[in-house]
Amino acid sequence: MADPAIQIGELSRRTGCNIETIRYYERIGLMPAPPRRGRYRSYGSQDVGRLGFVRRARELGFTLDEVRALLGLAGGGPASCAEVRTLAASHLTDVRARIADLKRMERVLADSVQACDAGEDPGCPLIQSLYADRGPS
Amino acid sequence: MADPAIQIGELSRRTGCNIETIRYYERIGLMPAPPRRGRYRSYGSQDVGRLGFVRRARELGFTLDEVRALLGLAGGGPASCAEVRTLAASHLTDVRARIADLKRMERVLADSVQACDAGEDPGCPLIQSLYADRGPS
DNA sequence: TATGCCATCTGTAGCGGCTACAGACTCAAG
DNA sequence: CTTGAGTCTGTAGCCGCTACAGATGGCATA
Repeated sequence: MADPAIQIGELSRRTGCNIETIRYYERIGLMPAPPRRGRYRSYGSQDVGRLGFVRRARELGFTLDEVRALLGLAGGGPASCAEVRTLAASHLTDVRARIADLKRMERVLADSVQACDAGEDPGCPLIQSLYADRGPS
Repeated sequence: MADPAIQIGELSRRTGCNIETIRYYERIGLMPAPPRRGRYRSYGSQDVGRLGFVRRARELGFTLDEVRALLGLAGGGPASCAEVRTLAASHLTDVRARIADLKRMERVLADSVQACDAGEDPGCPLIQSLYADRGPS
C-alpha cells in the first residue's frame, strides 16, 4: 500500500482534530514529531491512525495521561489487555461518579425550576434555597 | 443580634470554602473586599451568607459568571425571579446534555470492559475499538 | 523578654486541555 | 509579480482553582 504524505491540514480533516491541537499533542509528546518536507510537517497513515485513536479515547473521557498509557499498551498482547481493562474499569467508575454528581444537580435544579413555576412563594424559591444554610461541608 | 467579626480561617470553616479560594473570589470581585483589622481581613455574617450562596450555586454546577448573575438577581422581586428561572433552566439543559454525553461514554466503556472479560478475541477489544475508524466528525 | 508557633498576608506560577492570536514563511496559480 | 491559502513558531489566554515562597501578626509558654 502506498502511504502518501499529507500535511497537517489534511490530517486535521481526516481525524476531526484541530490543527492547533495536533501541534499541541506533538509538543506534549502524545504524537511523535513527524519528518518535514521543507518546513512543513509530513504525516503518513500511521499518524492518522494514532491521532484517531487519541481522539476516540478523548471522546470516551480518558485524560491525556490515560491516553498516553493506552497508547503504550496498544498492541502488547494479553498482559497489556488486562492492564487496559483495569484502566478502562477505573475510568468507568469515574464516569459513573460524575454522572451521579450531575444527576444530583439535575434533581435540585429541576425541583427549583418547578417550584418557580408553581410559585406563590414570597421570593424566588431558587434564590431562597441557595441562601438556605445547610452548614459547612 | 451581634455580628462578631471573624477571620478568613473561621469563614473558611463555616462555609467549607478553601482560604485560597476565598481570596481568589475577592480578587475576581465575586466577594467584596472586607475591611481589615490590622492587616487581617475581617468578615461578618453577611459574608458567611454570601459565600455560602456562592458555594451552593457552584455545587449545582453554575459557572462563576452565572453565580455573579445570580448574586445580582438575589433579592430583586418577581422580575428577577423570572430571570433566575431562565438561568436555572438553561443551566439545567446544560447539565442534562453533560449527563447524556457521560452516559454515552459509560455505555461504550462498559461494553468494552465486558468484551474484555468475555474475550477470546485475538487482541484487546477496547484497543481494537479505539483503533476502529469511524471517520472524521 | 525571648521563643515558638500558628494564622494570615502578598504575589506569582502551575494544573488540564486546549484555543487564539501575531507575525513570518512557503508555495502554487493567475 | 502578486495574491491568497496554508503553514510555521512562539506566546498568552481561558476556567476555577491550588500551591507554593517568603514576609508579618499576634498569642502562649518558658
